[in-house]
Amino acid sequence: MTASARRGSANASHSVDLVLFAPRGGVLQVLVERSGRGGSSLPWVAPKSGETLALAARHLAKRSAGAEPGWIEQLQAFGDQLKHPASVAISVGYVGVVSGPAVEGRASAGATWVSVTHAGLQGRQAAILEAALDTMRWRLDHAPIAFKLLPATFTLSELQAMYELLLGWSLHKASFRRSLQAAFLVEPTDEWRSEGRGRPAQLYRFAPRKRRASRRGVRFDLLGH
Amino acid sequence: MTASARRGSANASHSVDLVLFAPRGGVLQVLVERSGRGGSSLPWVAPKSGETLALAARHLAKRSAGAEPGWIEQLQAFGDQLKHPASVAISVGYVGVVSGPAVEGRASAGATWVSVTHAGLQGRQAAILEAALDTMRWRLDHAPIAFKLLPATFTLSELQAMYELLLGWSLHKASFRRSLQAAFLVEPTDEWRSEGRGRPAQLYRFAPRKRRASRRGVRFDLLGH
DNA sequence: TGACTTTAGTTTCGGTTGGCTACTAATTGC
DNA sequence: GCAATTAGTAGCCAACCGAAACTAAAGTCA
Repeated sequence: MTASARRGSANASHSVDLVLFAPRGGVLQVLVERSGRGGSSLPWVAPKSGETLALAARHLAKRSAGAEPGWIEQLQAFGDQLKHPASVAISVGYVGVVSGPAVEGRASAGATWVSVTHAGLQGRQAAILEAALDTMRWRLDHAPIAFKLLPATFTLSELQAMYELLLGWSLHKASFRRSLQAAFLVEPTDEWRSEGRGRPAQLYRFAPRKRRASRRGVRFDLLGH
Repeated sequence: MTASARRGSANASHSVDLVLFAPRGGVLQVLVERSGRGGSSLPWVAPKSGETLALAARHLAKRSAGAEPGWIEQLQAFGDQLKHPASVAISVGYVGVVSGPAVEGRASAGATWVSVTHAGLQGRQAAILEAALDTMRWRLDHAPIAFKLLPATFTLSELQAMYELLLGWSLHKASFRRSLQAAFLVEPTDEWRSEGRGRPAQLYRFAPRKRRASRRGVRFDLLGH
């Protein structure tokens, strides 16, 4: 099966382009496909007629990474930068995260995990990657992305490290735990894990409890020009 | 010129659909086009080949509302709900706001301003309207949307009323002004306006000054499952 | 054994934020 | 003058948040 056949009709009107992030080796990596002459491209597909965008993106994730994404969400439609691997008018960007055994080793045929800072994308797909990073970091406050990247039970240090890896900056330990406790997001198990040297860490599980939605005021401080 | 000719090729692959909000008569209204049998639809267009999405959306806004939008932004691509006035596979949603003389009276031919709660949209366009409201309210913290809907000078009560209208709930006066002051977003003019009864209000102008971007921690309280 | 290192987890302090009540100020209407 | 109305401010208090300093439990090594 050729790549173009796998991707659907060659002259499709639009594509679904996927930015898939994974924590690998302590850094955030993104899945790219190596094309000729050292270039890279994001995995993309031309959806079959009748196939929804969301479903096409999930199938693409499964096929290119070998695992179901723990979280996936649409970004936007991109059409203002003309340069794209497919000759389509617009590309619908998706961003997702994946972890687990399937992404630990080398990626499957044609696909490679690379650092987000060295993806080597061009044109429209470079814009999609940038938007994906922004959106994923925004959504960290609103969707349990970090939790979906961890096993069912985890230590709070592991959780914090995951947030720091995704955000790209470090967090304060005491504040992190205090906020976590106040939000009733996790509950402790009675297990502890000893990881070489240092005091053993208690294991927690993700167990969010209902909270009242409070209507905040306006955050002018975020209105950066 | 017929509607379909104005909109481009009849069998286009995608459309640009616009949700345009305006403050009218103290409530938030949205611009719809009356179609047959009492139904409504959002203004939409099939972009010409080579025309960027953003430009197509701006042209559509100008044509349907008669004024440049003070703010406009892309939402997403919508393709999962099949029902749409045009037989296109996907529709790229845009949201914008507009105010001023052009929107004070009745809208131009075929278009009507209606309350957002009684838009009467169906299928895909109902989903676009819902996303537009959400996104516009989210962006209030990050883009000077409310300011773009006011004249160059305005009272702080007018500004607060605009935020309340857009948000759909009321804010606390003292907190509102305190946040505003802390953010260095406005500066007072030496003019005052007497509006019938009550103490005259000082006029302000939008004059944002640079602020340092602080790296916040994680807001777990927003992670509402 | 006992000091040192390493990692986990808590406590305390102080500054900032933000909602609330209550106040003062200036104008119109009667 | 006095009530009503709108603008604008002051002070209190609870929540939040970053930093530093602390305790706790393990391993390492002389």
